[in-house]
Amino acid sequence: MPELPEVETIVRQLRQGAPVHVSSVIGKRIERVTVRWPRHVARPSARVLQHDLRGQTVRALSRRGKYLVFKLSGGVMLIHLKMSGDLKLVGPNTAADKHAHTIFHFSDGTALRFSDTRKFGKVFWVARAEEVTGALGPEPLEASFTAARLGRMLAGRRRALKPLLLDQTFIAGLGNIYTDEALHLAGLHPLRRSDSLAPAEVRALWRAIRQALRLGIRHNGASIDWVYRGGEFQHHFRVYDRAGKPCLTCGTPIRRIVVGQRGTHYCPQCQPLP
DNA sequence: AGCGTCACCCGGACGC
DNA sequence: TGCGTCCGGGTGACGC
Repeated sequence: MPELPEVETIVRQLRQGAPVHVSSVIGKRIERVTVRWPRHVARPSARVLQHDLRGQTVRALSRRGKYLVFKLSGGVMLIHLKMSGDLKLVGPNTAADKHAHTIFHFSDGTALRFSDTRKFGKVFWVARAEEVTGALGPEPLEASFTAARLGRMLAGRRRALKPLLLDQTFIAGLGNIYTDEALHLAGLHPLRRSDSLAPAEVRALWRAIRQALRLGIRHNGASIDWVYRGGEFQHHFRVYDRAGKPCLTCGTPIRRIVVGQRGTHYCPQCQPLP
């Protein structure tokens, strides 16, 4: 399930041309687009996307929350990988991938494959990125996301921390893994109410969110389930997917509860509920 | 308006 | 082998 660090890793690899990729995606010209599963295109439609993207050049690639933002010569294409999506830049003679539902063929013979086992992912083709990302909350790794700002944001809401941090309009990019990891780093219970945090706890949470995300990026994201991207962060989980195993800080067995229909992992000793 | 809950979209994994 | 169930990101519907 690609979250901010996984999406950031993919963006960097596609942009820079990492070892696994032949070259950077920047500057490539789209010759045609294959859409094997039309519902992959959220808007405007698979047909229009295929028509409009023909001949366009990739000018830039960035990330906003969990969205990849491709700036093309005549508009913006955004991709959300949701749970099982992956993007791979492949050479001309690469073996077929039965889950590659949308494929961007470039004029140099390479192709960008949007592989998506569960078909939850989405492609957007719009004039301005904000049409898709407009409602997203702040980028947690940007300088403008300060502890003071987080404090004001938390104080203005009356919600349990876990569902609030997962809310993309509150902060962009956190998913289940990094939310659980951040709350453990901060020593805060997932059910703590957002407006109940002391200033020191706000600072701890702010630091923990950024630390968890940066750690994930440093390890090239986490490789779990069916999607493998070469990331190693799964070996550094403190609580996520570790129910029953000892807390790395105190040895207490990690507990798993369900909060807002999401599996939630925490240490009852390090993250007490007052 | 804010919040919680639920259904939905999917298919792989897992338990029986 | 073949069921049924679980899981999850984001959205939208609904009720409080």
